[in-house]
Amino acid sequence: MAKVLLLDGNSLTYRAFFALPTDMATASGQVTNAVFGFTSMLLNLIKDQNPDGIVVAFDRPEPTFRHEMLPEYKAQRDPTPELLIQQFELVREVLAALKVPAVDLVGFEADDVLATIATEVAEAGDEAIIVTGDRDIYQMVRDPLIKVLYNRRGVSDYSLYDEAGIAERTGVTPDLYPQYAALRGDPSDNLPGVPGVGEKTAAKLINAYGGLDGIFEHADEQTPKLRQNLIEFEDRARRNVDAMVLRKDAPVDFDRSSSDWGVVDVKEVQRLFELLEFNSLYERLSDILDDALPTLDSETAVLEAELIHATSPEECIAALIPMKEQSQPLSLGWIADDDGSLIALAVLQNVETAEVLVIEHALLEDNDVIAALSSFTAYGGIGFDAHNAKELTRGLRQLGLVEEGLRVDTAIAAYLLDPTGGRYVLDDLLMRYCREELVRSETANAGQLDLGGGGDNLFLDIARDALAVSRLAPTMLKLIDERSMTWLYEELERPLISVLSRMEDIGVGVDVKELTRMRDHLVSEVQRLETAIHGLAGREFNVNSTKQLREVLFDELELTPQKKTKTGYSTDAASLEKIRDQHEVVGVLLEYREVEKLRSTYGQGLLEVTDEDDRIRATFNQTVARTGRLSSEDPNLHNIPVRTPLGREFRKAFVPQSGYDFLVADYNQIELRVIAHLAEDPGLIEAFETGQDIHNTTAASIFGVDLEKVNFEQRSRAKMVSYGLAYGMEAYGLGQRLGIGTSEASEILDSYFEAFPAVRSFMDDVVNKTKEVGYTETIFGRRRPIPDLVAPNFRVRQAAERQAMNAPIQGLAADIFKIALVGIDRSLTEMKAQSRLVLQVHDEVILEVHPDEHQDVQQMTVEQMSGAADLRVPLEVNLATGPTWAQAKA
DNA sequence: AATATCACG
DNA sequence: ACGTACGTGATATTT
Repeated sequence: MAKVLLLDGNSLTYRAFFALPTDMATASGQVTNAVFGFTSMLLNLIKDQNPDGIVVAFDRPEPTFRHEMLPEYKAQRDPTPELLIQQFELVREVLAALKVPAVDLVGFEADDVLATIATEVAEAGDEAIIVTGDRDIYQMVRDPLIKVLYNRRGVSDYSLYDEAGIAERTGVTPDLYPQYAALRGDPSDNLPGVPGVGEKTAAKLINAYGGLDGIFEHADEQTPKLRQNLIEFEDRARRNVDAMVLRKDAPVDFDRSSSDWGVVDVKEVQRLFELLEFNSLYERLSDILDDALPTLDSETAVLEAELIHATSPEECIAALIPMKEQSQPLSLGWIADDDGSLIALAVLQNVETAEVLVIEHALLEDNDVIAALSSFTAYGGIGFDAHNAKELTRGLRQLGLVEEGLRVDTAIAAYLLDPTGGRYVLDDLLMRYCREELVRSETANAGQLDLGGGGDNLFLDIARDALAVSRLAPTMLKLIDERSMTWLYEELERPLISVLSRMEDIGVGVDVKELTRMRDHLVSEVQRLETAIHGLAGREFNVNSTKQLREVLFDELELTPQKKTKTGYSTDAASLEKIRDQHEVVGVLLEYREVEKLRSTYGQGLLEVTDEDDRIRATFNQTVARTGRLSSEDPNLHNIPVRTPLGREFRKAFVPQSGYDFLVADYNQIELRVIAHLAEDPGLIEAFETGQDIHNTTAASIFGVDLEKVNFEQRSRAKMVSYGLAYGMEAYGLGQRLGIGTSEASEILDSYFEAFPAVRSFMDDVVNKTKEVGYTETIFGRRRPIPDLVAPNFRVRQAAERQAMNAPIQGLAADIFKIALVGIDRSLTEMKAQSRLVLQVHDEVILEVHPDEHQDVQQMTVEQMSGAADLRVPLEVNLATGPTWAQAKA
């Protein structure tokens, strides 16, 4: 007796798609979670069941036109995500390669086809096992030849049902299942049953009366409520049965023997599994087959560089000169010390032989060597590719080399291709995008650089970097082009590298005396407050310890806890604020928190990172923020206090070089303007065009009052709403922040969307579009994958929806700001100005301006910023100058 | 290494 | 019934 597996291709692919994360993708970006999951299930089934034959059926509904669809049908369920649709095609390709017949018939669903084939198989005396996640198929179970292997969830959770199994699972026998399901309805199919009849009642009724006819005959024997429902919904139940009963007359015509399993199209399997990067599945398939598959070509290739260690300037130059004739940019590897000066530079000489020239620092100071290198790094030369060019650029600049020859920075390219990655390590990128691996020395693998005598390891390693860069650069460039990100890369991110590099190098001046004075003052204030807290609390404890603070506040003083964290009651500022009245210590505690934060992070922290020349040099990260923003670390100069008077003091300690002034320019409400543009909301656009205070205008619209009558409270609420909505805020959150009830907040939110209806539809559209394609996109082409939009967990999914709403807004604002930054830098160069960029904070730039250049630089800065993008609303820029960051504020 | 808190846009 | 605003980075405490 033969055994045949009958798979519902639609159902199982669906299950796989929602069970596995959509960030499972090939290097080129094809999402493969569903096709992977399906293939994995298939291989598991083959291994576990050892079938003689396999057939997979797919749905193929009658072609319908959109206008023919009934409204209720359209509303039925979410449209199939684009990411899943693409993968159905791939599933079919996999099946073709495995020589498993895929059957679909116009007008029949997959389960009709399976029902037909199962019946035929059983009639021939063979065994059919139907594999699906669709319960409709339960009706087909017949002992002993037809069983159902039901996919409960995910890709590996199955139950095998015979007739007894179905009875146990549902309470009715398979032949009665359609009537049972008709009564109960099927929520997953959006098929309503008889109200008030669930699984238990349905089974009870069916078994008591043998079917729908019996049930309706005896309807009056039921409780009044149930009787009423049965009478009212009899038609629906009977119609449901018609929909539930599977057809067994599908005109399946294929030779049963074609389902015989065991021989695959080896070449096609190789091609496809390689393309999909199914290396592990390929292995598993090979294990299952009688004749093992040949080894995949795509087994990761291992690369090793051939080190050429230059020992003299002459040798170095002799090697470099002929390379000018190369058609491709140079591939560089590099290593620098803490000051940013190059310890060594590696230059890939020969792609074929992987020979890499390594130039040590001593040789890099030779004028002739520098001259030879300049023909690659200067504009007009053949250029170079490297990893983390911002840092390399600093080293090159120290040598007097300009840095205009950069073509590919593999780190930046990787960030644009996938900004959610986090860390961009060369070896990982090489594996991901090229399926290649580098031989690495042990010291390098351990992350410990040997700067002493054993320099060869170090040199070999940067030589390997150069090799890796040479493999990656063309691949990544092609991907960037395919995804239409060439402009974003070449005109925005790449020029920005050099801008940031120079800003990092220049740093920002600090008044160390002022900073020290503030720090000392804060230290004594902290001590005073700490003593006061101990006195009021009745004992000494570590105020910085939330654990101890919790005990004092909530156990000893018995104050009212507000909310919980993972470890206990929260002591954050919002909670403390609410219990301020309950004990005198709370107010002091809040003051302590503020002062201690300023002391530790800013007073002490900033002094610790100030260089000898009284300047702070932060690192501006270009590959960290998933939205496209920049970030700042060591120190973070993006969060210097401004909101409280005491904190704002710190901005007095930021000063320009002597004789210069600061010019501070920031965008006015850029994110709200971006929303107005993207949503194309007439009301919001008009509000910005009139040039009035946007929060007043918004408040007037929301609260239905005249512009002049808007009070402070209304303005501040409008402001909260405006910003909250860019984050996907809900009524509860707004209420929390405004200190009002959720229902009142909800009314405010409703009024907002009533006044600016296009904003809501924009938000909805963004989420839907993102669900389909899997990523958000700014109008400049910056992408951010949001895989969690299809996460099984509701909470995770909701968070993803908020990210999807926010990303295009924050992302476009970031794009515009970066365009302005590059534009300002370019203009300064063209003007041959002595003024220079020193800081940027998301929507604000700070320049040191030479006294003679105020007028020109101010004008230029405004032009560059307001002209950075052409939106449906004007981009307004605020300007201010002064001798410190604090005073250069409008 | 994880958690809580808080600084900024 | 549950959870509830996006994006960062630094500090101090606790595990």
